[in-house]
Amino acid sequence: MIDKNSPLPIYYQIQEWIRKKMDDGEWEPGDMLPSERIFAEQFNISRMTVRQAITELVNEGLLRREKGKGTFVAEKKLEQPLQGLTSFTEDMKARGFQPGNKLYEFRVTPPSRDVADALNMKKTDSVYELERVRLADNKPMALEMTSIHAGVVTNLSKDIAQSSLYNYIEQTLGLTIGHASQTLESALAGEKEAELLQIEAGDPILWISRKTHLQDGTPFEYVRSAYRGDRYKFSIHLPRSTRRH
Amino acid sequence: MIDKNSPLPIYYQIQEWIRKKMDDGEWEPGDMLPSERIFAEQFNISRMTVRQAITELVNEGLLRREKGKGTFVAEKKLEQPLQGLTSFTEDMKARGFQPGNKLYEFRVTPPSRDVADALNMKKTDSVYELERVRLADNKPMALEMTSIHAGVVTNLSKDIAQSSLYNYIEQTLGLTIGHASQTLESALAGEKEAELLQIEAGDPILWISRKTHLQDGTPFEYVRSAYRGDRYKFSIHLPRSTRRH
DNA sequence: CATGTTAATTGGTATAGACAACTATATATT
DNA sequence: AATATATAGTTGTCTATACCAATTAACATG
Repeated sequence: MIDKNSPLPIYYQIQEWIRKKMDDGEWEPGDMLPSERIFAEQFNISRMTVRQAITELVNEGLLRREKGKGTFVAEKKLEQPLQGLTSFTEDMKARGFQPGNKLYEFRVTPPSRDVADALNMKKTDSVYELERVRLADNKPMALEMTSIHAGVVTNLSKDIAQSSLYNYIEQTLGLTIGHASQTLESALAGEKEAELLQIEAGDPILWISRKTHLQDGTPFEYVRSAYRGDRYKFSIHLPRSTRRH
Repeated sequence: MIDKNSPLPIYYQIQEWIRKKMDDGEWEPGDMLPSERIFAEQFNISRMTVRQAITELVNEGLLRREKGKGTFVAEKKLEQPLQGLTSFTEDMKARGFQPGNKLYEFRVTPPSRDVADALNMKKTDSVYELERVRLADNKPMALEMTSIHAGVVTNLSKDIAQSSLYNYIEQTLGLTIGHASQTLESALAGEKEAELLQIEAGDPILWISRKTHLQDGTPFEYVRSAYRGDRYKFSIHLPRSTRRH
């Protein structure tokens, strides 16, 4: 069950084991887990290692600890957890839609004022830009404009940019992706959006922009998306606050 | 500096000490912290305790670890961090607005279908309901409808509901607040919203609903807000993903 | 000068144990 | 019957130590 000689850390193996119990429905929300000591004894590992595994799951909101009582399976989160970065494809699958993609523009160009600002670059630098319509069950869901810092993400091809950008950055370029920040706002569709999304000008649009950084803080991607207001809800889960007031 | 006999845990004292260094600007983004071993030696505590302190700050996104290199102060987050629960008041202050509040309805009533669903209650139970216009610099920013489970949050007064609900729940009732989930969507203002927000029907509105739970998962609060699309942007920070794909 | 090697330093993982603080239950005591 | 009191079980905090893996800089070698 647990392989001490595996290259995978023991605490990670424990995490997966616990996750599986929950995914399989063997452990249900409200159930109490075996105590940490029993865990440690059963797997013949240290209690601190058990704690490390459990602590991460608590931070993700999957488990809940109560001093003096025990550790419990948390109530199920509603809709999409959507903490952490999720791609449009994953997002749509989680919502039960068939994701699709219609690229109508791919170019290398100097950045516009907004993009240069967001990606912290000079006007003489270059960005890769993609424009596409995102589909859900073959009907337009969003219009998406992506700008990628060409000085950071080098030798990018159209195919890779479309399908596996993050993989390329981490696996091929050996960079590590860090945090992202998103802003959402409500607006009305203009002529361009209306046409591409097959709605009427004046219909509601949810604008989502995302800026993604490397681990060292360098911004490398800026995405502006216009989602159809009648088809899309954005969900977010806020874990209990650990901050002081 | 660190008091081993304090009722506050040592790891917490270390956290505060580090936070202060950053707040004071003594440590700036990109700076490297003393190594964990040096920390431990300096404060005469165990390295594992230092790690506990640092790990939480890393999870909050304030620090960044790199194996073999060190631990660094993370780049500053942009705009509102807004992870964790933030009140309208705090939100507006952070944006440089003067927050205001015009309550025009406070009642105890059986829940509507939607509210009963959201708060997981019977139609014969009771909820406290508040309706108010939220102001920023004395101009309407949002319309807010709050429903509070009267069986969980007992003996609520109009004043408390308006000003310090969360404090009341935790301090007076002795309950612990847990996670919340929010959804955002774009829509057009109807007659009612238009009038109260001093905009035109058909103008863009950002609908935000929040459901807040106790630590044991019981939902106790359901809030639906209509924000003026021309005045409000919602920002969110996504820490690096710890999830598998 | 370029290249490979070594050593030192860093965070990552794991151990075995200790005591504190909190909770629930059983057991006396009044 | 109600109320203390012990006690066993839980998570929370902390120690001291060990070895692993990644990075960096100094050094030796070609």
